[in-house]
Amino acid sequence: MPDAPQELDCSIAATLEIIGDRWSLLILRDAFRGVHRFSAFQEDLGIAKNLLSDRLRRLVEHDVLERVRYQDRPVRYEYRLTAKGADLSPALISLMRWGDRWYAEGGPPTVLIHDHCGTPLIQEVSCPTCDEAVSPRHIRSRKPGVDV
Amino acid sequence: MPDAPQELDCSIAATLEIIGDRWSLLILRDAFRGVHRFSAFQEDLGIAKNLLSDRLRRLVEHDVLERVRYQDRPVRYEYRLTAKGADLSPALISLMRWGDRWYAEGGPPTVLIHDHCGTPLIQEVSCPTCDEAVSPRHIRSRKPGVDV
DNA sequence: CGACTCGGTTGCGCTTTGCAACTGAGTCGC
DNA sequence: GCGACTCAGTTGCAAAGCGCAACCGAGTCG
Repeated sequence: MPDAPQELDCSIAATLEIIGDRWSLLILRDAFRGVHRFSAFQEDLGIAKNLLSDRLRRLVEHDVLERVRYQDRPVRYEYRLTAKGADLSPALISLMRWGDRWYAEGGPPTVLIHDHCGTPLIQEVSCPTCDEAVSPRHIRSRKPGVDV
Repeated sequence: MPDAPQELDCSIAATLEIIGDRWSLLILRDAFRGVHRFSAFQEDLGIAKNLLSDRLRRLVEHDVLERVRYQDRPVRYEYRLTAKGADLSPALISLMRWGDRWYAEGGPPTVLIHDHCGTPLIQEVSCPTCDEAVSPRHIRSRKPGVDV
């Protein structure tokens, strides 16, 4: 895997250069769930320790996780989401929703709810002008500066 | 890579078993952009032909793409998104948005617009009860059947 | 008939992954 | 103060996956 996103004209490719391997997104999913320590990631995911070590280092280098000292004697560190890492939550939600829709039998394994009212949440693409949800068939893409 | 999503209590893991390798999401991104033929994928992505062949076969097996005959003499096939594949668009949009936010200098390389009015679109998590967008800090998750 | 196109497959070396064993700093029980 | 234990890793090695290049097969074009 390359070390950093190159000059790419595609943000999807740039993103995948950082979290587009078999483990990184699962590590981040665990971090969202409240898993923070090396041994906890390792036990929960069943990932090899050397790979976990490598992936955590990568994610810290790219400022997606931060390594935080949580104990002094002995010195021990844990891994917590940065703002940049937390900003991946829509991506994880999207992937979860797709799995829910196409693979979960008998309802999704996990439901996201609004902490204020307990309502199950929905994720959608919406148009601020028309003030409505937009289905994929009505989405076009455009390169800025290029008229279509 | 395993062949099919196992019985997992996590839809993210289930999803990643299908599209969680280095190339699949890039292939699908291209498919959304209108790339459909083997040689076009190969040229656009720079992927090795044997891997492209393997990934396309996998995606067809999992009903994310379908193999469509587009010519009879000689018989040739192309690859098009199924409904299931098209339903990955929110995930690709989320990943794109993250790359835009954290890696694009001078604005995102690509903007999504509403085909009716040309307005740039936004993706958000919203609460149908409160009728408002919900920020990640106000999202809780819950396992169905488990009271929290 | 030979060159070309498209959609692959095959073979081979190199990198990445996965497993297991080991390390090192420090704590706990006795 | 000695052995067992915890946590966070590192190291070594075999196996799997990846990337490149060469080749194949069906059909078209000149």
